[in-house]
Amino acid sequence: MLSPGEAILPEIEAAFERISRGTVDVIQAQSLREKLKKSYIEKKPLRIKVGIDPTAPKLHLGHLVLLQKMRQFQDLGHEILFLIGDFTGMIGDPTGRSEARKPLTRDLVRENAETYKKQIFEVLDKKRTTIRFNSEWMDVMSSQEMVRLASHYTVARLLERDDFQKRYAASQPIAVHEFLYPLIQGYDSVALNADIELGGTDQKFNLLVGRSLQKIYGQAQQVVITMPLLEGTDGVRKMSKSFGNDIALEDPPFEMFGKIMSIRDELMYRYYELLTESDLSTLKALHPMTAKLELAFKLVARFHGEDAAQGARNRFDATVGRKSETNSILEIILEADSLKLVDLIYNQGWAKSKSAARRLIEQSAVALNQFKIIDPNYVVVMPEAGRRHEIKVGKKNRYYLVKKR
RNA sequence: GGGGAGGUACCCGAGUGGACAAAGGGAGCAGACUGUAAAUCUGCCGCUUCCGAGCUACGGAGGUUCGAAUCCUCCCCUCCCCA
Repeated sequence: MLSPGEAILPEIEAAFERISRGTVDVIQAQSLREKLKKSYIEKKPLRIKVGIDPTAPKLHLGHLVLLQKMRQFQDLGHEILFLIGDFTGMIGDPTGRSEARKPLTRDLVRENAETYKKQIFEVLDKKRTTIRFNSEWMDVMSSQEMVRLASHYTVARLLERDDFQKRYAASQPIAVHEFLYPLIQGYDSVALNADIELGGTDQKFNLLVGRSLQKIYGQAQQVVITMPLLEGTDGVRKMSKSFGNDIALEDPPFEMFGKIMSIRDELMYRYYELLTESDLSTLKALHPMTAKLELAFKLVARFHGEDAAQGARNRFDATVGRKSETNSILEIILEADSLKLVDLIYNQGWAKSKSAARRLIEQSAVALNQFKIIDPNYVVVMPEAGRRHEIKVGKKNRYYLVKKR
């Protein structure tokens, strides 16, 4: 006869497997199993801490990696503590490449928090999410306590942190307050009495500080789970708005669809692994293009609904695909009788300067009614009533031009 | 307090008086090709332009010079070493 513990083992193992998908570190794996088991037996949800800094309120697919994992925890019945680092945000996060970060005001932080809420609940379950701010406990911490906190860690250990190490070796500045950052973030785990902390691999050090501090403050140590940093559309650097390689959750359908279609094939499987729960081996059997179209559809549908995803798909085919379905091309209505092609391209925002527009023309990127125009001085004469021009500029812009009546 | 090294375009990074709107790489854009806006190859990649040219730009402000990213002065910022 099985003991109660053994009977639930397969379920625990299934949960463990699901949580492990895509992770880089699970420290300690055994401890995670035990926490899952204990939670199951006692019917007490685990407290999952996820810290986020309040500077970049526009979430993108890189953030979705974490959100997705949080959602999995919630589906398994656990509670997410969504910690907005408003106090630490006012210090400025040292992990960022540029140390110079403008301090955020309280109002701005609250405002950003609202923006977050709107976006995260597209993925997270409201009932199992608690939003917290670390100013709750940091604002009231005395200097004495702060110093005591600092005494629990040594400079040598702080210098173990990868980016501190690199910067130190490369003779780059490290400000003293940056050393405080990991300590405070670690202390957040103590304040929240977290069972598990989830973060990107760049946060690993900070998350481990949390573990150490919990031990010092006499708490059970949290399990640290790190997720990879998702590469952006360039496939090279991590996804970040400042690199311009991001796909925002709030990107309009067509844009999101197109951006996903532009990623490298290998990267697509990574997106699948980290952003969906689809089975990877069946995907690899598909034609890459089919798989990518499915991914794009899936993600757009998730944030905009299936209809919007279908619309984006149609427009993608019309713009890029060969078998163009002309009915999904948008019309642009203009008042002028004629205008310079360069001005048209610039005014419509297809090129960010007239020089760029001119270059596009010279590089034969522009076609009017299927004919390439390579004369940069070309003047477009608008069509008469009931007719329209088809204009294509580069790969991404294809429209009909109609004269306003 | 003293000595030394630096700050170059979206990023990294060459350039030390003219051929520099500034090598090279990455990112971005376009064309060809294709299996998609993948991959690969090629081209473009500050702004304006009546296509002659003009304007803006190598941390900031001045100066030397026919001519400065390059030389000088002051200032700001960073790093290292010594005290």
